[in-house]
Amino acid sequence: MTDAAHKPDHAPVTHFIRNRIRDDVAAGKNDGQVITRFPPEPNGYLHIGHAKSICLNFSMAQEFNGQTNLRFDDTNPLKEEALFYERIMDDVRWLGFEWAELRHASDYFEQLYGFARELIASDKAYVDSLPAEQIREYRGTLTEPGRNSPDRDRPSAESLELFERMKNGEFADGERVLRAKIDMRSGNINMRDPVLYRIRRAHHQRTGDEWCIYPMYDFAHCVSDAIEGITHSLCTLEFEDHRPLYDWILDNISIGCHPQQIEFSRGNLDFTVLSKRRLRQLIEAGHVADWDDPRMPTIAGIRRRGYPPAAVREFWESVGVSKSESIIPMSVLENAVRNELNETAPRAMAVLNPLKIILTNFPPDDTQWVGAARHPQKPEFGSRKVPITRELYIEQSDFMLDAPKKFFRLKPGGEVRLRNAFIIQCNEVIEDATGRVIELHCSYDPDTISGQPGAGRKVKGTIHWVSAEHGLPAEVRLYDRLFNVANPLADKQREFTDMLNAESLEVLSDAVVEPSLGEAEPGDFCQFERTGYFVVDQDSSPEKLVFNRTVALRDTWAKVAG
RNA sequence: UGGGACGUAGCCAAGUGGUUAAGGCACGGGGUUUUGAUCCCCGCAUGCGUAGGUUCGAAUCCUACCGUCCCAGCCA
Repeated sequence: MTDAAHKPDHAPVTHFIRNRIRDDVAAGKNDGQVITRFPPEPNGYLHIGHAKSICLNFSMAQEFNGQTNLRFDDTNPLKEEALFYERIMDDVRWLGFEWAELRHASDYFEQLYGFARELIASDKAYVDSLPAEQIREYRGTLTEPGRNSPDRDRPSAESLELFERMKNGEFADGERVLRAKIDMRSGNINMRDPVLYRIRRAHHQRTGDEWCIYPMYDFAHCVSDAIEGITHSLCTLEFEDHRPLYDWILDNISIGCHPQQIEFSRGNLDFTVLSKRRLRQLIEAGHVADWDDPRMPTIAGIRRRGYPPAAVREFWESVGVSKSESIIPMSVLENAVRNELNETAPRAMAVLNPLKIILTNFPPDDTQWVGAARHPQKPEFGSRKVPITRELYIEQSDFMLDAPKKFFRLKPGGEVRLRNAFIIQCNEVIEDATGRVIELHCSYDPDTISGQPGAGRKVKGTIHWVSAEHGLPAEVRLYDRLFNVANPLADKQREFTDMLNAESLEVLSDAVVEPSLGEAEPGDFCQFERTGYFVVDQDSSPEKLVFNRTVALRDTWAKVAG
């Protein structure tokens, strides 16, 4: 075939970061090397927004034969927990990426301390005795310049000694701070003598009680990048104001490397929230079960929901990277999930809300096994045999007493094809005392099954079914959007939790699935034909099957029918 | 007159002075189909926040204005 056959159906997406890196490589900058890093703080689970950064950092390095480090930004022991390191590594691997080196900002505490001393020695930093509240006052406001701290002109020898005493634990938490000496009148507040080190007697997850002073992000991050020889330090827009400080620090210490910080906009999704703090709130208030609740936009959540990692990667790639703030419709993500699953999910039949039908002309104790392809367009998926018997279940929504003209499914007197089997006709409707339809009596046409002369006969509709005798009971969990409004944070007057969708989880306990699913194990996925994509939940067992709906199939009929 | 950024279709987004402004999602129409799925065709901005200006020629350059976002943690 020609090359054209292998090209994606859309033009290759380019973006300013890809272009920038391509130009740097072409110009021989950094010897043509590309080294990136993904720098999470171990203070919570990663979410779909972090996945954008992960995909960007790893794919940029991959594309240019470079490498990516995973670096934990663990400079604040008060907020970080040991368990998150493992979870984060797990999530990154699940997304399909492997880091070149595993690092921690805490690996560099000793070096960071040395560079801080260097700044002090060259009179570029000083130890300040002002209490936190005073520092805030001296900082000024957005529109008024700040004022110099009385300690600003402290001789560097004295600051050096004070800094060492800070490190040795001679001061209480908050009593002293190390500050860069830059410009208290700067329009950029980050440049108004930012704090570089603070005293914190907290047990660090990795360094224990070795240190009682910890570097701030602004100091630790750029230096860590430089130590690792990062070439392109990709981060989100809110750090744009920090770039002058990033550059200032690296320009004022003797480190032979100056990575380029490049900012891009976060990727937001509608009908959810993406912030560790708010996600934590949802858990603590009991609105969701945990970080890995399938409704959560966490990596752990979407993983349990059944979103394939390839779909997440494709999603972010297709969305692109830019500097404009955006909210992407959840449907775009779901579409990427469907695209992927359509290719990879074997098909099966399952009835979510059963309605019993009896094939009155089918022998009472007989079982016929019909062949069914596991994928309609991919013979390599193979096939399985599905048992069909006199009593079957079909979907309640596939029958209507007073059907509109365009309803192609089963109705009194109407015909419909049973998927993978024959055509049936509805002869009699059985209702209970309240008028509810509880059973259908139908007749089948044995001549219309695949292989028989009448197989080609066309009827308007095809519905799925499961043998009442052979079907397996299952619990099916349907998930819907977490919030009722596209942007739960838009209304500043209301708490975002007021806008939760009370029906985000629906548990169907009477579902019945075809027997070939009996062996399914947690993580196995398939398409329930005509219904959606499903994954076996971790709560599932051979005794009690549990499926999560990953995403429903596109449903044009639902749109027409309202 | 605090600083930094961003405004291209309903939602993303390419494009950085030169024929008819990529692509995806959404939407509308048609075809195939034993999933109302998938797949395939077709349509979808005389317009690039607004107003001026420069130029033979502007989404791209200049000026002014409007709108949105971020920053006053010893958080990251």
